[in-house]
Amino acid sequence: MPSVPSSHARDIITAHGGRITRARIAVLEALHASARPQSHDEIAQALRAAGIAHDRVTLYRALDWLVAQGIARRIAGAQRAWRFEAAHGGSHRHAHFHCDRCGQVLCLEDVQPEAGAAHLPGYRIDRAELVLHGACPGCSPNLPAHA
Amino acid sequence: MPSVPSSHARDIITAHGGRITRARIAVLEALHASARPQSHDEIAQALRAAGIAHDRVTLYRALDWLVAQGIARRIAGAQRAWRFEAAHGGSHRHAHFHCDRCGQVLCLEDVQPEAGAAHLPGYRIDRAELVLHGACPGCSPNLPAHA
DNA sequence: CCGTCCGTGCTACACTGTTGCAAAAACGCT
DNA sequence: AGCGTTTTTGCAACAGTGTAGCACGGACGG
Repeated sequence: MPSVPSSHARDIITAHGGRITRARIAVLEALHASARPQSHDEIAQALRAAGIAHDRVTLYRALDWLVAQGIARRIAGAQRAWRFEAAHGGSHRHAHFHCDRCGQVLCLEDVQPEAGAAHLPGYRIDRAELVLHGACPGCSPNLPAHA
Repeated sequence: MPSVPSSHARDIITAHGGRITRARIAVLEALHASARPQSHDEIAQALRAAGIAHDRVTLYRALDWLVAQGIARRIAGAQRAWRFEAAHGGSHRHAHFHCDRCGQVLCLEDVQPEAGAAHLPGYRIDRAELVLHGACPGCSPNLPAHA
């Protein structure tokens, strides 16, 4: 039961002057339905589970389009794979948490990276990306000393 | 003129109980000779330029070993490729700057990521990674509006 | 309904990194 | 120095992620 009905997804796509396609609707719903940033592969699995089978490349391109439109955001994830999240409010920047064990990524809505600390002459700083690494509750209990 | 002679590289390797091999010495010198974190490919080019040709895999393994020993540090870079830097002092954490245009990475020695801001019950936070994105002086002047 | 254009799907490719195994190098010992 | 043991190396093959080119199909507008 996604909090965003598919009609809303259509509205968003239309508002950006894009064509309404199954791929974009499905991807956008998948992003909205999840609180955590999703990897490309996770989205593909979600689509398969929903009975919507799309090509890998189509998924990449749908995501690219969503990011280009500012509808979704692309953040660096573990395993040198991108992760994608819906850009709810707009330019609400927040930090992320990476579990080094299960690879899960979590949004830390209340933590904002500080970009003002650095003063680099000649450099232009557009944004700051803060990633906290550690272990999530599911992985924390059964931790060896330092594996 | 590297500030670290090869004899020093040998000392470091020996101190960690490793065998002295051309690959390790060359990689360690390449890391020490550069102020910025180097990608695997850049190190390979440096070795080729120095007349030392090694297999790609050998380079990966030498870097893995250096990281495992704490001699080098592995940081996330652009283009989903790792970058490596010499771990000078030990556990001196610092932020990094990524130029989104030329892909160059720079160490910001005087900027330290703040890990204490987040309070996550059940989560264990090991380290914080702060990456500033923007444009370096070489890319800054000729910037289009928002390309 | 029909033409146009964008999006899709397929194949093939590039790049980054890893695994297995035999040959070679480094080391310790005599 | 010579020898045997252990670690590294080099090679080939593979896995995962992402991209390029091109023909077909669906979406949109008349």
